[in-house]
Amino acid sequence: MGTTDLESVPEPKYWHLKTVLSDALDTEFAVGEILPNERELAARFGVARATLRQALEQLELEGRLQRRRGVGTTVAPPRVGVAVGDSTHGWTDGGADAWQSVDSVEAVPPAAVARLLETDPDTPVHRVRRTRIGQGLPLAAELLYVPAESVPGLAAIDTPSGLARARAVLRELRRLALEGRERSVELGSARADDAKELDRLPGAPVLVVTTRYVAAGRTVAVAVATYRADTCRLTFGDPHDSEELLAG
Amino acid sequence: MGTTDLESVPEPKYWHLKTVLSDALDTEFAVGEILPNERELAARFGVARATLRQALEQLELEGRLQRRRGVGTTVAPPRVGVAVGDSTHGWTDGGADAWQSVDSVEAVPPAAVARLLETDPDTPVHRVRRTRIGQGLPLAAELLYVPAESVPGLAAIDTPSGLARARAVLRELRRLALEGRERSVELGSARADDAKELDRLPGAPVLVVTTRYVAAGRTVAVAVATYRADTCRLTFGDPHDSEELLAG
DNA sequence: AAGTGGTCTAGACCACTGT
DNA sequence: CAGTGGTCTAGACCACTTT
Repeated sequence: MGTTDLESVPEPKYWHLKTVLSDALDTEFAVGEILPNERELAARFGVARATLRQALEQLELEGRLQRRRGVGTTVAPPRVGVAVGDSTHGWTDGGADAWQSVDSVEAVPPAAVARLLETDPDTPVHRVRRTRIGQGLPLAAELLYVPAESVPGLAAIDTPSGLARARAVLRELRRLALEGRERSVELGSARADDAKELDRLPGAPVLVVTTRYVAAGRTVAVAVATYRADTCRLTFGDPHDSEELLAG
Repeated sequence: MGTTDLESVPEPKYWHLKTVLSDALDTEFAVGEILPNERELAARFGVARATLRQALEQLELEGRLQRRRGVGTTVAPPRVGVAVGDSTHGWTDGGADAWQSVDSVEAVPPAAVARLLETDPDTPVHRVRRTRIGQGLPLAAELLYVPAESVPGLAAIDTPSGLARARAVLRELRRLALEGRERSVELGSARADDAKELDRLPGAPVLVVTTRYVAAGRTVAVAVATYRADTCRLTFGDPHDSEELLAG
């Protein structure tokens, strides 16, 4: 006796560190408070900075921390509940849902999108860029792909691109009677352009919501929205109890 | 003239590396194929192993690669589409949906769950553990929290815990007429127990789906399901076109 | 035993933010 | 400008799987 083999399953240091920090965040820090810098924290816990960073990365992934280069690491507020599945409003822009059009161009969609649209992979379609704002911060960046056949009314409009064009595309879309939509959510990492829109570094983890809009038995549009995974909690179904009400 | 300042926005090495590897995966490798090991890849690209690993981590996060200690790095198959929003079946166990009960105990729920259940934070509730299998691999691990008031019929059953108890709880739940449910999806990292169930290391990225089941105006149960973020694409809405049909 | 990915170190320099 | 987090290196050892 005397020798305890409790160490038979040695927990990685960064994992243990994460637990310790997580508890400290609950008890000793307030939302928005700035933590000591990484070099000092590493010294305090007696680990290399890289190991400390591994723990911080996990906590940031879980939405507990927010790190900004040149500024510091702060305690993050609870994640924002963002309604995604609300079927009452479809293409609304501005207003309560806070989608904001940015611009529109004609572009060849990614192969995966072309497959959903059932269009030729090399044929350009309308591509509308939108941003979603909530609580003052950018939540999501979206690219909406619309084949020309879906919005025949556009042929009469001469704005070639830009914000006016984006609004024109959405206006035409709203005329369609939607039969339904189909959504999927997966993990991704922010492309350079989305990252800029979301005020994050490229590669930041995002929740990619792909929506297929169906009208008259056809896929009339496909939206690919990337939500900041660190700050967003996507909510589906009856939104009667979600945080959206508070933001009103 | 002569000096080009194209380097004014120097891309990080690991980011560029990720792009190169991603293209190589598309063109030079087949699903399931084993990549050269990390030390060799690093040498081949002239970077430190840590930098190479940063690129691999991103690709794994995006579901392009699968890494297993002691084995190697393989090219991952496309993500599995997993239906989550299907409201036709609720508590089904086994069968087409492939939920499989593991066991059940009485336990105090996490604070966040207690808040949803509107129960006292210190009062234990039934906790059923289930696993979801698809294409031969574990997709999700779930903890279903059920207050005793929701399943009064259980008082007459004497199995204290285990698989039999889990099935008994589900049987009682199926008697309830569900009014609706409310779901949210967010990014998390696998706790040690879930990680084991999912055949991943602790801290692996997961999609956490929290479901609140409502019957007779009350929250009768809360499920917290953690899906492997690397292999799963969660689908919502009409599942008529999802991959589930192929798996039948 | 050999080979793989996972963890950890100690240090360096860079990019960005504030003052 | 000083201070922050972000990137990168070269090396070591560990845990795990397969042979």
